[in-house]
Amino acid sequence: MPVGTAASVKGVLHRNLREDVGAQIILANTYHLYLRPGRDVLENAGGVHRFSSWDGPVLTDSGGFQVFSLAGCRKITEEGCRFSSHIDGSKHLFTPENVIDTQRIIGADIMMAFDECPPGNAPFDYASRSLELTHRWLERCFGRYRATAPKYGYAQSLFPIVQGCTYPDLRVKSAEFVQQFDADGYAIGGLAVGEPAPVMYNMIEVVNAILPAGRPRYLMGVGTPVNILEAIDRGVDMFDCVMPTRNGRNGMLFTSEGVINIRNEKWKNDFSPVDPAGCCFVDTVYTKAYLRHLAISGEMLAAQIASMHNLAFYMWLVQRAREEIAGGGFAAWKREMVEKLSRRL
RNA sequence: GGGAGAGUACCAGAGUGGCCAAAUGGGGCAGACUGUAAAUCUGCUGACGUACGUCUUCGGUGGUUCGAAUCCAUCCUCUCCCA
Repeated sequence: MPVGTAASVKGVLHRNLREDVGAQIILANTYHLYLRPGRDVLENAGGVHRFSSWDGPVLTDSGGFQVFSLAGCRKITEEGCRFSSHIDGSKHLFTPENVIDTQRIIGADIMMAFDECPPGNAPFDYASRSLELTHRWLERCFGRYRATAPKYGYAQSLFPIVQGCTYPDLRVKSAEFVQQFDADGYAIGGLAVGEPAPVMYNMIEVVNAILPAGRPRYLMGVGTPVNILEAIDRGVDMFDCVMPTRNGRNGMLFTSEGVINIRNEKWKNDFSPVDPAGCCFVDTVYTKAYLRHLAISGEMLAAQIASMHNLAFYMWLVQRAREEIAGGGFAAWKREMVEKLSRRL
């Protein structure tokens, strides 16, 4: 997902993030043209393409998750991670140091530490050793981070990532460890990677009881609208996820009334708006029946509309969450929304 | 008028005596997708039954055979070539 969203109202403003944090944070490698048509220009910075016209914060991932999803054609060592390109077989090496260098070049406002993301069912022994490695890598990331300067005249933050799989004591250990770096924000990684949702929620609670409430807490790679509301309820401020765009491309719509598989025949003659909440112009310009027709016909426009809708819906959801938090009605609103959002239409 | 060929499930299209309820693709129906190797992947798709299974299908009809989508006869329809 291109857009991350700072959701909570509690103290997420800090020196590197603009006042409108809580609006949008864009990952550098994705489709922000969906959001800001006409504003993006691709330029080459130090051999790396960078979007220069986006005026919101840019967040880049380190490649830690790629390493995780590459399992099979990669080798993790103390030095870093060697892997082969699935495209041409060429060999590459990610290290905590070169990953920081790359993110500097891209010009990310928020850079992520290089970590190992073990699977959700990792045994304790492996999880523990992995965590130690991630912590050693984190020290190296900050070493390089402090030894280098921002490249484009504005500050670049580096967020550590709390790991520890599904083991509360490892999570506690990690959450305590990362604070020594006095970072601008902290990420929670290694969740929604196969473990049951209640376990994920529990880990968030464990970690957020330790991470400073005055700095953004970023839950990486999560998730469904319900996941996000549950995480906000547990003190998470920022998210990013492929779900609204990938699932959108594959015909799944998240709406204020529930989840829709737009390819289902039941929408064939449904000429109602995509989402009555109307979070985005596509919701009211297009009907479910038309969107279904486009999806069934394999038209690219279906993927575009669905992605736009889902992104707008996610933005709408966290916008509403902020309002409810500010107004003191979050708990009740969340209960109601979780019920709705769990619905399959 | 003469000659050649073809008709198979929703569509296209394999199959040319038993291993065929019938390959494959499309379409249809559903599901999956969580720090993007993903405009992707998976399942089902004649009827009835959870299932072992049973029944009805390969243009129509009638034959040959223990057995036919496959062989024969005939009818119908379509395509192409020559006049």
